[in-house]
Amino acid sequence: MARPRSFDEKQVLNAVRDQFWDAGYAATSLEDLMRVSGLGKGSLYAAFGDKRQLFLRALRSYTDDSHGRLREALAEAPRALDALRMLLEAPIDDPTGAGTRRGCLMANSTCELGNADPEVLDHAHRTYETSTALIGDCVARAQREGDLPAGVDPIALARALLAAQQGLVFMSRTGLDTATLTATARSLAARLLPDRSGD
Amino acid sequence: MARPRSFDEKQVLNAVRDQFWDAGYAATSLEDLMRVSGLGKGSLYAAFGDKRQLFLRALRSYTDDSHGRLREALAEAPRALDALRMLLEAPIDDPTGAGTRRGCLMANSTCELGNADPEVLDHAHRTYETSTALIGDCVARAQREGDLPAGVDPIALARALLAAQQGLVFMSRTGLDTATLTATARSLAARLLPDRSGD
DNA sequence: GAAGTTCTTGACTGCTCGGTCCACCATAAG
DNA sequence: CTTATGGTGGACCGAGCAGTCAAGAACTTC
Repeated sequence: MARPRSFDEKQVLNAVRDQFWDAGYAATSLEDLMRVSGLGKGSLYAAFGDKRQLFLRALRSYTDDSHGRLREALAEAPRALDALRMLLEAPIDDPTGAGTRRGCLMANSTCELGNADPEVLDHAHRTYETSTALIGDCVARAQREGDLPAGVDPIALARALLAAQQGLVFMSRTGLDTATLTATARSLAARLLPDRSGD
Repeated sequence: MARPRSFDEKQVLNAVRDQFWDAGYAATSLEDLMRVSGLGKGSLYAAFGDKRQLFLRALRSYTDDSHGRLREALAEAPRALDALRMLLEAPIDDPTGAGTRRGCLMANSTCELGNADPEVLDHAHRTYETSTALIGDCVARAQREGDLPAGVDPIALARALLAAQQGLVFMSRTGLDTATLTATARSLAARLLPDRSGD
């Protein structure tokens, strides 16, 4: 009965997400968003509301995707302990470092807006709680598989792993070379996931 | 022969630093800077140049102070291992969490401007190299004191500790409660600084 | 093909921003 | 007291910003 949208919502959200990711919230202008999305101002406003709402949509889309990929990676790993190791080492894998050089969008957004925007802070809090739960499940599985000592609290270890991972991704942002970064990731993995009793 | 300055440069830098710390670079307007410093526009420009230069001055002042305090803390500790533990646990000590809730100015700035401003990125890189060296010295001292196994590379361990600390401070920004945060810090400290052979 | 509805485009509007400039003022030297 | 010097504060400017709006285009339905 009416003209259909000429763009794909998810595609626009991805483009917008990349722009915010590269430049941050404040440093991204509506002109940037129009350029990367290929849409006019009016279309953006009609479809997503104002800049902040568009940002929040892109951010939620990002965290949903991230958790989806995390869930997948943890589930598909033949052995849970390997998945936990990957958690620390995988972000660094890219030899150019381009992947982690821009960090994690959720972390960047928390840094830039956490003090000013309660909604962003709240989203960050819930996102990391979910991540902790996912990792905690994987720790528990590794314990059942005999790869981690049973005495450890899965959630506590998950929090330590998550903090270590965030620290690593951040160090990558400072321009640390990938070789050093990889070594640090391995070193942290070895210390946080010590005994592989089975094998 | 002329009118002397009516303000203390260090005091202004501290006020400006706090403002950038709370709000970030982009979200801080010159009006904010005038308000917190008590100076007029002309005075700020005459004394420090434009907004970006003022920011860089405040940032350098911050990292200098931080390294000074770190150096002091590491040197004054009766035992080097205690200083390393403090490195992870001290940032969380404040029961209100207000201290770490705003994170580390250097880390925030790297997140916000690292992609866009090479000078900030370069400063971040050198700052963290210095931190690594300071912590590495302390690790070596702990080894000499017999509190850490001699086989470990001090710089490698220093990097792992620094990454863990940055991760903890970041987790604090997401609104994680201090009790959980403290537990995570202790857990990381226990795993990264394992054996206290002496004592 | 006609009608109705939604999408699209880009000109337009205040507004706030960083930065400049100049008139004024406080001070120190002679 | 006079004069020269440099600090001070606010008026001012152009640019760039987020957000609005109305006219026209595209599509579906009847």
